[in-house]
This record gives sequence, structure tokens and C-alpha cells, in this order.
Amino acid sequence: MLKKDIGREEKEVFAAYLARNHLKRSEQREVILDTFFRSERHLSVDDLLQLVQKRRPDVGRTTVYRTLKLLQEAGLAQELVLDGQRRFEREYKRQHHDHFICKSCGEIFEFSNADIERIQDEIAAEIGFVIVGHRHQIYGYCRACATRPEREEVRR
Amino acid sequence: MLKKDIGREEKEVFAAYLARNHLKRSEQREVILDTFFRSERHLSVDDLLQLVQKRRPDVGRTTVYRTLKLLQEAGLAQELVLDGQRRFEREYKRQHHDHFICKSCGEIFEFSNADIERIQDEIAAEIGFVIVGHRHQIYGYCRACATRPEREEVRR
DNA sequence: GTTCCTGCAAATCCTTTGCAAGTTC
DNA sequence: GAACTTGCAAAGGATTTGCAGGAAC
Repeated sequence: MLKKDIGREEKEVFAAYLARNHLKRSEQREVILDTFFRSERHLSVDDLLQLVQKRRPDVGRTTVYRTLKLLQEAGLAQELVLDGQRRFEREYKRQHHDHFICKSCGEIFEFSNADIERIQDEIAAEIGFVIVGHRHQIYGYCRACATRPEREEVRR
Repeated sequence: MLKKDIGREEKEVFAAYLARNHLKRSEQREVILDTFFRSERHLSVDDLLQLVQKRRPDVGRTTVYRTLKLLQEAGLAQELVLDGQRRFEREYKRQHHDHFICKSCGEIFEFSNADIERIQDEIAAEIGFVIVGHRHQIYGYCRACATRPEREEVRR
């Protein structure tokens, strides 16, 4: 995939979302989208703001908040709360997954497992619960941090 | 178990925690503890404050925050974030469990499943991750709400 | 008497909202 | 030109902190 094509499909989805809701495109929204889609990480609002401001220092925090809300409504971004921190990740056409979070370095690893999902469904069926979604987060220490216990905690 | 014995063991644990840390007992802490232990629910700070104030209207919100923090440090309470709401539940000698949350009525159902835990351990082992804990929340609609779809949402 | 606790008010942090000026359509 | 967007500053909501007076040890 060409570098310039990163998030192309998502940008089309966003454009369609804007049109459908009588909203307008703007320079700021372009930069925020592009920055968000290029990032493979799980970004906090602040992470994203900082990345965006490297490219356009005049983009305001408010606009980042507002654009993230639009991205969620358009089905392009998903909010997570990992270890008490609010973060956002790409959602469009991504398979559902959950997260391991390293309490030492903050690294996030994704996982998904069909057996777990099946068991969830079975338990839900027993109590007549209709599942809409779930969040499954596993906390601990990643291989690197677990084998270097003396290391200073990097971030939380 | 006698009514007055509710949380007796936990009160002893708390007393020991206070002693160990050169802290003091107080009327307010007693009332907060007792109220918390008598509740079988998943309480928000506000829920707890209101219950406490029914018994002692002069207990301040600040003290509830501070006491909840002590309870967590003493291993007696655990914080949860369910559907964006911060809540607390008893932790002492309770088997680990996770939660179903009804998005309509707010009801919380607990569950635990050894197979899911085992699979988690297996996935963790594969990536060399050392698990310390996890949170697994399933959102949807409980039987009552799912079968009464026309019903007004009660609370979120 | 010393140390800790409490409630209030103020401060903080994160997020949202009101608004006047600037953009997009 | 009408409608939408932006950034700032102000407002909100939740939680924490500073402090003077009160309680526990």
C-alpha cells in the first residue's frame, strides 16, 4: 500500500459521513484524520493533539475533541479506557479484539480468541442476556518488563 | 450470620490496616465502612455518599473519597469502571468475577468462568506476558429489558 | 500534647459549551 | 449569503488538596 493511501478508504467513509449529515470538510479535520489513521497506536487525546500540532501548531484541543467525536459517530474510531486512561483506536473494518496492557511500560498488545467469545455467548444465553459488546482487558507485565524487573517504570 | 456481624471480618482487617499505618479510627470511617459492607451493590461514590448521609448527614463527600481510597489500599474494596461510570465493590475474600452490564436498566450481573481464565493464561504465556489482573465487561440488555424493548431507559 | 481526621472552599484535571470571527458550500 | 467550523475563554463535572478546627491516641 502506498504511503499516501493510508486511510484512503476511511477518508472516503468520513467524507460520506460529513455529506450525509450536512457537515463540511476542513483543513483541521483532514490533518486530524490523517494523523490518526497513520498512527498504529492507541492514542490519548493528548497524544493525538501533540502529533497533530507537529504538523499544524494552530489546531486547537477543542477541535481534536470534536473531531474524535465525529470519528466515533462515523464508526471510524473507538474509545477505550485502559488502566484508567481514555484512548482511541481505529475501528473501521478492524476485527474485534481486546487488550493486554503492560503496567510498567504502558505497551498495549491486542488479542482475540473465538473460544472466549463463544463461552461469553453461552453464559449470556443462560441468563437471557443479549450481548451488544464487551471489553476485556488484561493487566500485567510484558515480556520485556517482566524480565527486567529492576527497570524504572516508564509511564502509566 | 447475624445482622450485626456483617463485615465483621472486614472491619478487623481495616482496623489492622489502620494500626499498621499509624492511622486512627473515627465515627465517619465506621459509618462508611458499615454502609459499604452492608450494600450488596456496585456503588458509585455518590450512591455511597447518599447511603451514608441517611445515617449521618454531616459526613462529607471528601471523607467518602478518602475512605474509599483507604479501603482499596487495605484490599477491601475494588474500583470498577462500568459503562464509563466509576463504581466500587467489596473485594475481600470474594472470588474473582467479571460483569455483565445492562445498558437499559443499569443492572449488573456477575460471572466467572474458569475456561476463560485458562485461555487468557495460555494467550499470555504465548507472548510472555505476566498477568496481574484483568477486567472483562460485557454490555447489552438483561432478560427483563430485552423482552420489554418499548420500555423507557431507566438509567445509564 | 502530638498526630491524625474532617469538612469546607479552592484548586486541578479533563471535557464540553458559548460565542465572535473565519471557512466552506 | 447561509450554514458550518474554529479557537478561545468560560463553564462543567469529578476528584484532590490546603487548611483551620476537632477528635483520637
